[in-house]
Amino acid sequence: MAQINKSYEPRDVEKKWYSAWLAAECFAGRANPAKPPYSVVIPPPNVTGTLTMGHVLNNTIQDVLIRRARLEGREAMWLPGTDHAGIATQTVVERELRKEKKTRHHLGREKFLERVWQWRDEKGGIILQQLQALGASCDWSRTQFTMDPRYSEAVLKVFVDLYAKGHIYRGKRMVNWCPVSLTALSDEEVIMKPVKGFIWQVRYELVARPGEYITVKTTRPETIPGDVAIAVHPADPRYTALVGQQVWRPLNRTPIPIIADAAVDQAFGSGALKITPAHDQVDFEIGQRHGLPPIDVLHPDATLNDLAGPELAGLERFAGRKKAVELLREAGALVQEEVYDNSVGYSERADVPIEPRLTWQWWLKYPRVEEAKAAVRDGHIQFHPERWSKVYLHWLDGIQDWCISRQLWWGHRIPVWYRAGLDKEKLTPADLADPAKVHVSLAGPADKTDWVQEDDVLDTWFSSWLWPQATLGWPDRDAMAKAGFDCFYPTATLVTGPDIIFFWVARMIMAGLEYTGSAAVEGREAESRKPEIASERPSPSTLDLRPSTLSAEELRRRIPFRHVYFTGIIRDALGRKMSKSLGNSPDPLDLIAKYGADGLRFGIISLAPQGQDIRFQEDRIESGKNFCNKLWNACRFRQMSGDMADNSSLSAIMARIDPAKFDADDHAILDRLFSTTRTVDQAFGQFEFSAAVQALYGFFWNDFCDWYVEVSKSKLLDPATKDNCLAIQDLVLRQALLLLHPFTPFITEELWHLLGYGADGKFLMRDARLSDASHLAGYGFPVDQAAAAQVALLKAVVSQVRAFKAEHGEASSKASAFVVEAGDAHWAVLEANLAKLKRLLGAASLTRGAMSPTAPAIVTACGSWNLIKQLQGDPAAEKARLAKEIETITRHIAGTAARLGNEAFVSKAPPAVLEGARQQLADQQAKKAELERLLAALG
RNA sequence: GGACCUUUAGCUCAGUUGGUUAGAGCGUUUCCUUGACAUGGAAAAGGUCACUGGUUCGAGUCCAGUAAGGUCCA
Repeated sequence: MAQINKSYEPRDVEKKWYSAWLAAECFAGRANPAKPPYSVVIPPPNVTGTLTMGHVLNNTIQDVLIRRARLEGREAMWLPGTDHAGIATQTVVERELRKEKKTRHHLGREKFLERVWQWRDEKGGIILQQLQALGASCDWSRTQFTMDPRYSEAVLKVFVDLYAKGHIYRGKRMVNWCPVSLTALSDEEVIMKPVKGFIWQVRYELVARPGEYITVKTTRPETIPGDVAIAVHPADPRYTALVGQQVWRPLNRTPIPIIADAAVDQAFGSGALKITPAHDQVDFEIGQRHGLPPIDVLHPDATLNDLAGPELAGLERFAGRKKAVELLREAGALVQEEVYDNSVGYSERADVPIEPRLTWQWWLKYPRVEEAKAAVRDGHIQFHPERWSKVYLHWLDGIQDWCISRQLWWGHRIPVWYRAGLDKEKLTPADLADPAKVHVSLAGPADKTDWVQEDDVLDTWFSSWLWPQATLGWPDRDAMAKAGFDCFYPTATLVTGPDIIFFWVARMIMAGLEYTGSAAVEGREAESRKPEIASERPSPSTLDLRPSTLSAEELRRRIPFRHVYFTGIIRDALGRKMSKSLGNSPDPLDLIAKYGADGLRFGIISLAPQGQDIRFQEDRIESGKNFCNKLWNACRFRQMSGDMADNSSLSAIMARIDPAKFDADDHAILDRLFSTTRTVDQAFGQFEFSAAVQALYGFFWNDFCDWYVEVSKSKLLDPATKDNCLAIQDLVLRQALLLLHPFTPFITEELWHLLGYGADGKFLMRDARLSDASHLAGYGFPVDQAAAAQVALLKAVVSQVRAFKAEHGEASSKASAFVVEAGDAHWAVLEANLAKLKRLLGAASLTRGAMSPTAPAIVTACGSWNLIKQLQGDPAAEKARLAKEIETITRHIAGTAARLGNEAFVSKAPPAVLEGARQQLADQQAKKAELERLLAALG
C-alpha cells in the first residue's frame, strides 16, 4: 500500500481520478429497471460562457445530488450541454468580424452562420471542460447543444404544432426594441433602471385661439414630431371645453386634435398627455381607439428619421433630445425644465435604453397556464425554498403573450414561408391564415422557388424551454428509447437561480405539460398526419385556451422535474453582484489551483445556506482546503498507527470490532457517527447542503480528530485495546469518506483506495454504497448513552483544566502535576481514563489526595483540582479569583432559584424541563459550597 | 404602489416544533513546533439577538407594528 504523504496535494490526485472515472465510464447513466432513477439536467450555460462562481455553486450542488444518489444505489444520470445563446453568440462573432472591418452583412447569412459554427467548434463550450476541473460527474456521452440537428427539429416541430393549434400568431405590436442588437426583446430581457434626467413642460398652442395653450409634460421631446394628438381625461373639468379642438404640434408644426380618453391620468402633470403611438405602449392603445395612425420618427438604430423633420433627422436619439429642447425653447413652446427621476428599461445584453417600437413579430399564447399553476400549487413540483412558488404563481396570473421572434441570424430560423412577391409588412389576418400565402411546416413548401422563408429566428428560450424532454430524445420515439426517456423523465431536481424563474423554469413546466406524458406523444403522432395548418385558424383574440383537463396523475407524469432548488446569488464581500465589468469575480480555475477542487466545493457549499444570497469569502474556501488536509492527515495517522487489516467491506470491518472491549470513548464516537449520519440524511432530504457540510466538519474535526484520535494514542499503546481501536477508526473513516464524497469527490476517492476500502478497478464514486444510520445500527452495536454522557463529562473537565493551566501560565504541553479531591464515583471515572487524561492534559502526575490550601485550585464537575507548581501560588490572587467565581455562581443560582420559585413555572413546565432545572440548581449549589470551602482554606 | 427577503460576536453566517449560561468559521490576543496535521494544537477575549409592544411559566425563535438594507413585480 502506498504511503500517505505529509500533506494533501490536490492537483495530481484530481487529474488521476477524473481520467480514471472517465475511462471506466463511471458517469454513464443508463436506463436500468433494477434501480430507482435519479436524473438531473444541467441548466445549459451559454456556449460563449466561461465558468463563474455562480456556475461553481450551481454545478457543485448538482454534482453533490448526483453523487449522493449514486451512493444510495440509484441509477444516476446528469445530462450536460450548452445553449446557443442567440444574441450573445452572434455578438461575439460580429465583434471578431469588426476586427476584420467587416459586418455580418458583408458575409451574408449563410457565410456568417458558417463562421458562427466555426467559432462554436473552436471556442464554444469551454465551460464544459471547466466543469470537469470542478469534478462534475456529467454523463458526457449525452452532451447536447440547442442547435444540434435533432434538437433543432424538436424546436421547430413545437413551433409548427403550436401554430397549428392556434397558439402562435404574427402581429404588429409594441415590442422592446434594442437599437444596438437591432432585435426585439422579451419583457424579461429588459432591466428597469432608475435614471436621473429631466422632464420638460411643453405648451401646444390652440389653433382656433392663438395665445392660448395646453401644456403637457414629457421626458422625450424628440418624439414630438411623432405626436398625433393631445389626450385628456373625459371627466376632467379643466379640459372638457377643449376636446375636439386642434392644437399646433410645436415641432414639425402641424395641427393635431385634442381627444378624450379614460386612460389619461388626471393627476400627472397638467392632466394632458401627448400621444405618440409609435413610441409608447399606452399611447399606441389610445391611438388605436381613436383611429390615429402612428408616426414612427426613429430608424431601427434609434436615430431620428425624416419624419422627425429636417432639423432632427439623422441625429442620434439623445442628441436629438437636446436639439428638440433647443428648438422648443426657440419656438417659445418650452415652459419649464425640471430634474426628474425616471425609470428606464435597458437591454439586458447591450445595456442601452430600449425603444418601445412597433414591429411585426411572432407571438406565443402560452399553453397549459392553469395546469402549470396547479402543478406547483398542488405540490407535484416542489420549490426550495418554498417561497419562490409565490413569485412563480404571481407571474403566471399576469402572464403576457411571449414575443418569440428575434431579428437575428444565429438561432432556429422560423419555419414559415411567405409566397414570393407578398409585402410582409402589409399582411392582413386573413392573408396570414391563407395557406396559399403563408406556409408553416417543418419541411417547407414543396416548391421553394415560389416562396421566401421568414428571416427571423426564435428566441433562445424557445429552444431551452424544451430542454428536459428534448435532451432525452423527445419527440423522436427511437431517440427517446435510446436515451431512456421513460426512465429519466420527469427529472428529479432542477438546480437553478431564481433570476430565471420566468425565463426558464415556468416555461419548461408549461412545455413539459403540453408535450410529454404518453398520451401527449401519441396525440402528436396522430396530429402530424393531419395537414399542418387548419384552414380556419382562430384569430388570436378569440383563441379558446383549453381549460385544465389534466388529472393529478397526468400532471405528475408530465412535469419536467419534481423539485426545483433555487440557489442564492453569489456576491462579493461588499454585497455587490459579481460581474465582469466590476472585475470583482475571482476566476474559479485560479481558486481550484490554489485550494483544490474539493476545497473550493467544500467551501462554497459551506457558505451557501438555502435561500440566501451568498457573500463570497475566500477564507471559507481556504478552510475547505484545510479540511481536506485534516481529512488527509487523519487517514495518514491511521496508516501510521498499525497494520491495515481487512477493510474490503463494511461487514468485514464490523467483524473486526468487538463491542465487549468498548470503553466510553468507543461508544461515544460510534454514537456521534450514527447521529451525524442521520443529520446528513435529514439535511439531504431538506436540501440543506451547508447544514450537511457543517455537521460533517464538526464531527470529523472535533469529535473524531480532536478527541477520538487523541484518546486513541494511549489506547493504541495497549495491546488489549489496539486492534479494536484501529477497527473503529477504519469504520469511522470509511463512513466519513462515504458521507463526504459528494462534496469532496477527489480526495475521498484517493483515500478510499489508500486505506484499502476499494479494490482495483472499483470506485468509491460508482461501486460503493452508503449505509444509512439504521443500517449501521443493524450491526447490533449497543451504543451506550451513559458512556457517551461520561465522555461529555470528561471533555468538559479536560477543557476546564486546560484553561486552568493556561491561566496559571503553564503551556498545554507542560508536564504538570495535579492533585484531585473527588468523591468515589468521580474518582472512579478519572481513574478509568487516567492514561488518556494525562496525555490530554499534559499531566506528569494525576493523583488523588487532599487539597492544598496554597496551590491554585479549581472546582470541576469531577471534583476539585490542585495544580502543584514549583513556586507557590499567590494567595491573594487566588482568593480574588475564587471570590469572583463565587460571585458568578451565586448569580446563576439566583436565576435558577427564581425560576424554580415561580409557582407558574413549576406547575406548567414539562417535567423534563423542571427536573433539568432542579438538577442544575443542585450542581450549582454544590459547586458554590466547594468554592467557599477552598476560599476558607486559604485563610 | 404591491410582494418577498434580511437585521444574532470585529467580519460572514448557523440557530429545526418556544425550554439550562445563544453557536460556527474567519479575524484578534496568549501559549505550544509533543511522532497525523503549523493547511496544526491548547486556551482567552468578544453578543441588550435592529427597535417597540403583545402572547406565554418561559421568546433570538410565535404575533402585531416601526426602522434600516436588499430583491422581484407593476
